[in-house]
Amino acid sequence: MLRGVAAVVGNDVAVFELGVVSEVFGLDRTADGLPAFDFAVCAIEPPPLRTSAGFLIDTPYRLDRLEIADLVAVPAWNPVDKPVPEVLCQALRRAVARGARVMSVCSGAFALAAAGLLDGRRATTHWRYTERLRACYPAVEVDANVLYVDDDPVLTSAGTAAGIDLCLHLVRKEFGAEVANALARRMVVPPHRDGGQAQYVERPVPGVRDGLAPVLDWAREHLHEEQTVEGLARRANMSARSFARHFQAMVGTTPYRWLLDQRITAAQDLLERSRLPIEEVAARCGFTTAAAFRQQFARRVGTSPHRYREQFSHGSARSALNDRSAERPSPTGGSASPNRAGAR
DNA sequence: CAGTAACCCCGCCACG
DNA sequence: AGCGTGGCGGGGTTAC
Repeated sequence: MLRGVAAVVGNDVAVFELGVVSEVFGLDRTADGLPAFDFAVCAIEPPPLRTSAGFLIDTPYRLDRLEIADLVAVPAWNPVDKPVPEVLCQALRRAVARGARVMSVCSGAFALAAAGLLDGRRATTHWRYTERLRACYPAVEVDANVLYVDDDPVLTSAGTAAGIDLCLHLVRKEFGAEVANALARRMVVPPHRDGGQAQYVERPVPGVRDGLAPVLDWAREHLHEEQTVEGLARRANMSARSFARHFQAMVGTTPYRWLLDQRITAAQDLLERSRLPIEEVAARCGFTTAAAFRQQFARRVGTSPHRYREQFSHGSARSALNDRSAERPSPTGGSASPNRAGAR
């Protein structure tokens, strides 16, 4: 259940990070068939609050509002060594204790860490702060190399734009791929970037990049066929070794992992949209056996294909999503600029 | 669920 | 030297 969403802000709130959360959960898109959220920006100090950009924001909500949230988001915590008030720590711990989720964007992980919520968990933050987080909180298993970490009920994401990926991941998890894709389309962002993708993507060589993108597009359109990394490399006129290298630099993940990710995403879509038997879904998405499909699906989505379909296929949000949703615009990686992740 | 074959990936290094 | 390439080995993962 994901309905009540509370964003925690103090003075010097980072506007973009707050904006990310507000964009996903704070706008009423029910007219488009998207879910409604009960969104509240909750001030730690008495409002109005200063923002990092110099203007003021006002809000009627304070920390007591966290009590009724299904998701508490800490968009950022600047500066990272700013003391975290005990009332906030307690509120965050109580949220988790009663079954709510807690998430952070960028430096917001420091607030979660101060509350002890990251102890013994995997977590990430902006790459500029990962060393610092490790040093300040040794009990936290910091992963510097991912866009976000889902250690339900505690989720953390890397710098700013990765917050979008985490929010979409949450929406996908709660409402299914179709809703998440529709939301991504509304926001004009790539529908799905896997959490394991690297924060840092080196700037690709223009010539090589031009050669790689069409191959990715081609691969996506031929997911139902058996694909090998070797075959894709040949299509790109490269050796497997060079292909893998360029792929890593451009997309931020390895060819095979990317391929699996594409297949799973396509399968989620088919599961929601069709009544095709699991075997058929598996085949159409390029899995040679249903067993392999189930295994990969469970690993990546955390549930079985059948249960996933039960949960999402008769959803409430289909009405507005029927026409253009069959062709999805520029999915993960491909020609869409992949190197936003770590950018400040 | 276990065993094996195939495949992937990454460091290393030689080559142009 | 400086840079991209690509072959190789073995450690790891996936497929069946």
